[in-house]
Amino acid sequence: MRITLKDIAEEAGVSLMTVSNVVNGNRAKVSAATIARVQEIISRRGYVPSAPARSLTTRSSQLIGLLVPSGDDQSLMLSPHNIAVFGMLERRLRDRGYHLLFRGVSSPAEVDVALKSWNLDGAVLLGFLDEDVDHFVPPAGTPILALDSYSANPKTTGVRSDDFEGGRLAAAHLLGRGHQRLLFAGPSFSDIGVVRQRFEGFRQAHRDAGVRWHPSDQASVDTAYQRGIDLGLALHRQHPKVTAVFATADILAVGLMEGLRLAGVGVPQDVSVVGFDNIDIGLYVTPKLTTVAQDVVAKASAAVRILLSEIEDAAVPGEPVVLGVELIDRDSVAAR
Amino acid sequence: MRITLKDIAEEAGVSLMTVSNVVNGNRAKVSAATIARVQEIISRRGYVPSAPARSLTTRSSQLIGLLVPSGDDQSLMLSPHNIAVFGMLERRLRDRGYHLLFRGVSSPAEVDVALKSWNLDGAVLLGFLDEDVDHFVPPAGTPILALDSYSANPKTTGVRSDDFEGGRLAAAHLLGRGHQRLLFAGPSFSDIGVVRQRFEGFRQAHRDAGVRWHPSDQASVDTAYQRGIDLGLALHRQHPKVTAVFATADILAVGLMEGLRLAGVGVPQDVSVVGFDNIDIGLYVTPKLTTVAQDVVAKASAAVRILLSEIEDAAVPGEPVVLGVELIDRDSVAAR
DNA sequence: GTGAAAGCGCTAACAC
DNA sequence: GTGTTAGCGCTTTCAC
Repeated sequence: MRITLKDIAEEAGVSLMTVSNVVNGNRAKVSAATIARVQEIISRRGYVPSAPARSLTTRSSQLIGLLVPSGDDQSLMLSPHNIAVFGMLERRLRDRGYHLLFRGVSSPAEVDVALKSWNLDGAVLLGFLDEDVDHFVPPAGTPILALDSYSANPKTTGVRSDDFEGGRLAAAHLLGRGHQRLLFAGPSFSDIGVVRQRFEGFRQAHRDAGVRWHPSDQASVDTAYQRGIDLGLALHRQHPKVTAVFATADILAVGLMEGLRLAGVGVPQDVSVVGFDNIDIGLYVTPKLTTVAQDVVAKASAAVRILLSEIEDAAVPGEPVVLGVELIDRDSVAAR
Repeated sequence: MRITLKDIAEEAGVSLMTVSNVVNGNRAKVSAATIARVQEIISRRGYVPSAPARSLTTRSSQLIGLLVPSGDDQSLMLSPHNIAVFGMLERRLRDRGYHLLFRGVSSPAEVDVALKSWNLDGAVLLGFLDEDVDHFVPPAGTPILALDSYSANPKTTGVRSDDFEGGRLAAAHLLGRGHQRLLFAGPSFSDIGVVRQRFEGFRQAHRDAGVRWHPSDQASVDTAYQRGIDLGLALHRQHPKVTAVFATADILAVGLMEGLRLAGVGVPQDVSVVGFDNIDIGLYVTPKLTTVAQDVVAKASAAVRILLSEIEDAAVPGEPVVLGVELIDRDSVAAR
């Protein structure tokens, strides 16, 4: 049987409200002696307030939803970078007294249900397509934060890295090392703003350097290790003039390097590679991957800060927050 | 304002209970016509039952806690293997209508609070030391499942891989390839049953093969990439006779290979390496890592099956479930 | 400082 | 088939 406020009140010989005030730190309303006595009983009996009951009366839950897309068969669609962000998010939220409800969603309707049923105080969208975010209609009063989204949905606030600058940095680095034909490898970006922005930055670097980019120097590949291998195997045949590749994700870049190796193409002697994200794996491969780093800690911190200010201070969704990126120069790029 | 049963009942001109029965699929108690009418209103108004309110009356929450240890400064202590397990767990639980409350805990007291406050129907412990699990006293009636634990805590049910067999498999493979001096590399196992079991299996293989194992052929290193590098760098000096290493985790093995490379030691020509877990990264490194595979899907599935049977069928905590392991023969082991 | 009453949204247990 | 009553554990409001 669960221990309730009433149990404590009875044992202490005070009213229910007095105990409630002690629990909630309304010290001004209770005498010091009572506080001490009640607190002793509480800790001795191991009383813990019922969150559902609290949630019912206060209309808030101290619960934040972390929503990630989930395909039908696959388990979850979390990239290594997003996993890192997830860990930091939990940490920060916990510091602020919130709990995290983790939920994979396979249809927009599920999002609505999750949000409403648990009375979530807010939610973070991690890994959704811009289009999905666009169609998102949160229950009024529930702040939603979309990570890495370029959706213009006014109901959500965005937090993302400076993808344009990241793309520019990657290409500028390669161009600066004397490469003239760079391949852009990433998902087709009709529906992914993140990728499109990286591409635009990539183009910008070419313009800045006065180097022409050939539209054929582009490969549409999903962000997956195996797709990288496939591309690496076929690179020389399909793109003989290319001497460097910018992959929009480290995991793709790492697969690419393996594919190139299997094809007998040396990295970085024959082909240079730059990735994006700065995930751990980039450090574990040979050669170590040169990449554009996203700041995981900053991303999670900003997300929590903004979300909680919308929750606690009733701030309204505002301009997206854009985080800086940085080129990490390791061993997968050679001068030409 | 939240839409409630009452709102639906009023609009439909029926009582609250009728709506409740419709929502809960008590079709026998409501006429078909009423069901249809009520259901139409529900979906039109977007009604979603309040989980906290439900939880309050039914004393169950459809919530499962996923508890992971969390150090003070670090974000989370989730190994790559555990991340994979986590993803599968969420998937399986969702299929069964449960939600996952994810929580990092830095002290045993926090566990108790998390369990009680949210009325969790059950919890999964992921990544805790046996000792922590030993001291674990769940609220009566809340089933707890400990993953990868050798704790004898009768309040918890264990699900783990056959670590002994895994250790045996790894050593037998190496011994079978002609190696005579194998190094056991892993955390000091005074407090980690998983590691101790792998070690015992490792010893057994030596006995089976009639090869003597030298107590000096052992390195106490934490399960981390950087520790692997350190070991690889020092291996030849500290253990000159060793020609093969069994690392108790892939991430350690991968770091070790990098350290060996930096030290100019060839893998597998000079030193062979076998890991444990079969995480993705092992496939991304050169040479590809030979390892003992744990079955992530089976682990998550067994965990959910057992936990839910304890919850829904009031089954009692029973014998630990032990999952099979398998040696994946890739490129990091050479014959000698 | 302390307490009594009402109600959050829902379901269990009974009437009708 | 449908409705009524009571109560889950808590906080809010207002009285003492």
